[in-house]
Amino acid sequence: MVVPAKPLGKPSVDRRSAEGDRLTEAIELLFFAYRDFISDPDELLDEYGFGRAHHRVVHFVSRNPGITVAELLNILRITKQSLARVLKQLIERGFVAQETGKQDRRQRLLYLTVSGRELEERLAAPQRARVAAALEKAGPGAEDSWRKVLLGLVNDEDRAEVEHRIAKAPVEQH
Amino acid sequence: MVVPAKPLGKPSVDRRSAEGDRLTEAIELLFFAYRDFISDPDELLDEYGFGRAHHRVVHFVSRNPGITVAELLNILRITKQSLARVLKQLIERGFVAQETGKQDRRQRLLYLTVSGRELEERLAAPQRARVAAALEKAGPGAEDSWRKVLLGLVNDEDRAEVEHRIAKAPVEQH
DNA sequence: CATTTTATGTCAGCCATGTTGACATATTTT
DNA sequence: AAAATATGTCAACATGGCTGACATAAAATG
Repeated sequence: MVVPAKPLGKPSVDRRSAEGDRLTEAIELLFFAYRDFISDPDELLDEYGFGRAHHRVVHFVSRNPGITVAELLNILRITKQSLARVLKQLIERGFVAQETGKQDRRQRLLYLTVSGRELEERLAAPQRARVAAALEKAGPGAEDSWRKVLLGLVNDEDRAEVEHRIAKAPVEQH
Repeated sequence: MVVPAKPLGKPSVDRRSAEGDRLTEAIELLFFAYRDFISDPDELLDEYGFGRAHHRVVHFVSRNPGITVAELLNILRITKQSLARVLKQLIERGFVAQETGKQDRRQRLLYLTVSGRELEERLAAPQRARVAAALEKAGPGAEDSWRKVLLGLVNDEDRAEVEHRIAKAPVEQH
């Protein structure tokens, strides 16, 4: 019985190879990590009657004070209507404030109020602690690898923009 | 004016420190990476009229042929009803097959059919390619760090189980 | 200055997928 | 024989995606 020779060259991305299996495992790990990573804020959001969508808005407004609605839409990749729904609630309940743009008065610049900043802090704290613990356990160099890999997962077209948003992204290797 | 001395000791996880900011960035990167990582299969799922919930079921049944409904519920952390809905569709449309357990005839063991394996392969291929590219770009050692950090993000109570599911998890350091 | 484009808001309605709680059936365990 | 377990199912509800249409104000353009 003739066993076909395994072709040489670039390692395959096929799961029938050991290489592919390792990738499948790496993918599966991302599922489990994300599942638990998200669980911390979820409980807290419940207390406020908010959901993950609110969390995302609060996070990005916190990170980009004065962000416009259009920019937020581009980050979240959801529709105007989906954003409007949660944004309206956050504004009504006093977590987010709007200001008319100075140069362009059509724009609504978004900011967190004091309550908004407090909410953001409460949401972020457990996630920061979780990530800090995971990075420390993974040893030195893990943070840099982590950043590089995550940045590499982003769509090519969007990478420059994401790098810009993330101030301290690792230097790209050529 | 007296500026309070910064307390020494463990690096803070507070974002007002540089340490906290780096963590916030690392967290934000996870959002962007996950956003794009999920986008590949989403398009394909649309063609089948399926959603992400179907994808998860197909993935875990593929990785664990003969898995029981109870095990699947424990992995996905959703309710019986939520699972039943998508599982029913996958079975009706011939992507998943059920078998009565041999030892325990109450159990329904789940398997992918030939079509199911084909669907799984089509869904997984772009994600494997994306992860492979990201890991390669991040350089040697990135894969091990990646696994360690992700595993570290998992809830303490669940880590052993996840390690067991992921065959080649990195060795824990003491 | 008149027109067009842009940024935003809003309405109505649909769909996927999460939730709860109750209950039924078959099978295994005690 | 009774209790516990694995699964399936029903009704009902909430969140947060989506589409498409339309309105307003302000800016940009010819």
